[in-house]
Amino acid sequence: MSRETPTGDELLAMLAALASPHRLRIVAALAEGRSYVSELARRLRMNRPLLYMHLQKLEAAELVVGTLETAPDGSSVKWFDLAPFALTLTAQTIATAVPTLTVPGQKDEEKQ
Amino acid sequence: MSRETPTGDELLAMLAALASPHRLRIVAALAEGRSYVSELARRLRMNRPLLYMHLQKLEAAELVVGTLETAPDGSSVKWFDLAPFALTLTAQTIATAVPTLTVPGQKDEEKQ
DNA sequence: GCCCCCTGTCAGAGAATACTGACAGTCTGG
DNA sequence: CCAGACTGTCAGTATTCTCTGACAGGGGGC
Repeated sequence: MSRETPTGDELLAMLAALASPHRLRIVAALAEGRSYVSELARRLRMNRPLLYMHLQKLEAAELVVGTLETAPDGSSVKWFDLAPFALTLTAQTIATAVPTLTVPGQKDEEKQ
Repeated sequence: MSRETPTGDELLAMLAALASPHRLRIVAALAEGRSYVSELARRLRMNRPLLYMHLQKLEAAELVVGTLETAPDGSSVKWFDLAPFALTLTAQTIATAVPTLTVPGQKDEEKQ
């Protein structure tokens, strides 16, 4: 997954996922070790469904990985780990990624 | 300006500024050379006031620099250049920046 | 049975953003 | 004077995102 050049859409997804104080805080919290939804919600003092939503966005951008683990006793907990990521943001990397951005209303007739 | 560790707020501002397909495209366009609002609007085929707004966000995040130049003949054009920037995004850099995030309703009593 | 911990999902309110057309103003050149 | 370049700003709408409380469910232990 450590491709040298992310596609425009991947880049955008990562940026959008990180462009939120809550989600930055979540990443920072997970940098100290894995955690699960309810525990994190208590630690960061935020509404659990809200945290849940943010975690899903981070997961969609592949910045965190969630694993629902069912313990031998049957109780299940969803652990979240940070995904290893390293993104270098420069005019260069952006210029490289942009051409691969998919535009919503774009087919092929675009400039015709 | 190439501080090793941006503050949480700066980091967030840059991320928020880049987390938009339009603004990524703008950065990519400016990577090929300076331009001015009207010309860029034609090139990127977007509404000028809209582009104007996006440019302001990029400028606020210090990713582009705008200079209103009044030519010797009196006509003025606002040129936009890319600001040199290099941002490395890892769990580490984020974890370092997060503690300096300012929270809207935060004074000092926070955890008391 | 009851209480506690966990996950997952929803509808709806509220707030923030994106986007548009239109207008005001300045300067040039025919 | 008029047409053509610009820049800058606005009000209003459309759309998207954030956030909340509430609910349904699973399981453990007393």
